[in-house]
Amino acid sequence: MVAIRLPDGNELNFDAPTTAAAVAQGIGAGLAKAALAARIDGKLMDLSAVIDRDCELAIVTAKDEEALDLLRHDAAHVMAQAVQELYPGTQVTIGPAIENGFYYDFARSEPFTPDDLEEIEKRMAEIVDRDLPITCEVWDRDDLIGVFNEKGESYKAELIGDIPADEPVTVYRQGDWFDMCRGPHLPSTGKLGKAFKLMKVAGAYWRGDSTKAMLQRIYGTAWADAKQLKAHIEMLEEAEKRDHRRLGREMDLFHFQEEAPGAIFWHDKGWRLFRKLVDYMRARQDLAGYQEIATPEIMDRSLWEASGHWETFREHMYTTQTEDDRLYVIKPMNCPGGIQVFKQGIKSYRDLPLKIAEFGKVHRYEASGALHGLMRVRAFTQDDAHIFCTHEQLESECAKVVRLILDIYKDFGFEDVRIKFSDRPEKRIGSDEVWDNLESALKGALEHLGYSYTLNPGEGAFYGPKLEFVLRDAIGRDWQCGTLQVDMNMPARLGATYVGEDGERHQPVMLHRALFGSLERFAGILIEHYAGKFPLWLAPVQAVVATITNEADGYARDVQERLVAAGLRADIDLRNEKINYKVREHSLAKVPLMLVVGGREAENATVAIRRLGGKAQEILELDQAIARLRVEAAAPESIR
RNA sequence: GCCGCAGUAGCUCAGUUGGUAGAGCAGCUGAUUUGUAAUCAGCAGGUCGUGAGUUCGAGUCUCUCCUGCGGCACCA
Repeated sequence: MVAIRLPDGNELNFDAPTTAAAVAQGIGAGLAKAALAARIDGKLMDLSAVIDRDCELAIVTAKDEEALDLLRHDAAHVMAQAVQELYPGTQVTIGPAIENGFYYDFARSEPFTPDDLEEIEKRMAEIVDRDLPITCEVWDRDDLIGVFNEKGESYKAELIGDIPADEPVTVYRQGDWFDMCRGPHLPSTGKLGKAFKLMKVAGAYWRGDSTKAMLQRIYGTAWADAKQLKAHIEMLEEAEKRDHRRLGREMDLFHFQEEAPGAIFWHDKGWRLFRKLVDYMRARQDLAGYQEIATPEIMDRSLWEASGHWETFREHMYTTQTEDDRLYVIKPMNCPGGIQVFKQGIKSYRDLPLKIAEFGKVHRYEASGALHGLMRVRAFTQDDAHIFCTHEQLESECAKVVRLILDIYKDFGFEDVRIKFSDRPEKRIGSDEVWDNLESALKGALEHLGYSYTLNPGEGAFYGPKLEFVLRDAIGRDWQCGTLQVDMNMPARLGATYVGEDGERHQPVMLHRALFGSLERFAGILIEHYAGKFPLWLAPVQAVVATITNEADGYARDVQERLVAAGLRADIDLRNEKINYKVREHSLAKVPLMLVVGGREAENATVAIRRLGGKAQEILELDQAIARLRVEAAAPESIR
């Protein structure tokens, strides 16, 4: 007797074990046709899975969110089958569903070309048309290893070894093609549909290990229907238009050139944005009780040996040798400098917590392949700070930083910030007790504030756990921005102490934190986030005064002067061009405000305001306009 | 760093089987004085990323290096 409860509360009873497929059939032919998988006691299973005990069952159809993952995983299998049909001798390795799609890693000596992708896509469609049933088989692991070895599938054979001994090894078969896979899968290849597209080929290391073989990864996107696929492709096209590298050129914000790979040439307009970000952060930090310092760009190698960075990151450091044979390090981080400031004079427990900030430009010789526009560079500016405090103050100081970061992101419209918590790594220093303390302080800060986070086990720094605050770019790539790290190491290595209540010297806990993280990266994210259409307070050029004929030139100059005097960043366009031309040009340049002046405005001391993206104009008296724009252009409330 | 792809005028791109570089926009000059997303005409602009090789001849073929792009690895 098997009792199956359905989501609507009904209970079905069976005398003998059954399958989800049979249950669906029993409920109705329509459901049986639409059924893709089953959720049995919360676990996603094949439709054909045998049900031999009481359970809760939900039939999964294309309408369910989770169906998409199944479908994408199937797409990966179908692609692998297509590839092996077309290119015999190609080995399959792993191929999971991922956000928006799937990939599969192949081992093949010939590279896949864009033409190959088209062929593979066609063959995938054929396999869908064949509507091959997808069936699951449980295998003996040694038998399966034998089969894979015989087929020359050494990667697959290697994978089997990693499956825990008590877990069954399952194989999914579609036609005469099969793959070792945990499943679940759709009932047949026909259910996949054709709303998929192969996107790109890329290299990927076997098992994500750079010492192992380089495989070829084919990425695809897959959706429930053609409409979703089209929407996704359109989203990517839109995202490309707001790529910060493209907007950086189009809006004359910055450039790169060969002589300085990974280093930015900021142009006037881009630098205005950068300066605005610094101004903003400085104001926030002033309000939050931080000091601000500046430390040397280059310091003797010995300091970096003492801090431990020399040993760990030597190959990523820029150095410079002087005539006197001293080797200096161009700073890759600010903490050793910050600690030198802390160490001046004797610090008392009464001085703690001491918050020392620095807008520090650092240089790191990053791997060439890592460079990416403003997001990953070799020279960047951190809005860095080091908070020296006692163990007792640790959690509340962490909480203050977390609150500050999220509050700051809100001023830029980022509400959906992901927080990652990285705990103790294998290779670490310090006792487990200290780690317990540090981790619980960090976690406690998050939990008391009610923020959710994801865990990155073992990803902490060797000296302490860390939080990372992750923002997304226009095409869904994640970039780490803010960070908060707890450090018991550096103060000890560099000899930072304070005198406690007991008159003894103690070692402070040191928090490393950056809120924007890298100003360059944050600027890049903002460019994409706003698609170049910055809010008024951030816009490099806030307004352009444009004339209709040169009869209004004199008045236009007055208007611009008044705007500038009111603190607005205003340009003027006196060129002998039609107003249509000027409107178009400044609109494309994404200037938020155009103040159009012609004979009428000059005569009446008014301006015609046109807002970016708007059609209508608004005629205002000049005084009134300036008063209003001044208010509109004000920085966020938080720093007023 | 690794795998793959790319580099032609400031930008976007064209350039047939190797025969000695072209367009649009931008720029400059002139005309036009214009009312909310491109006024017209003319001019100028490139040792085709770098270095080598093959060839009678290379933007086109081969190799080196540089830079970029897409991933992977890395990210104190």
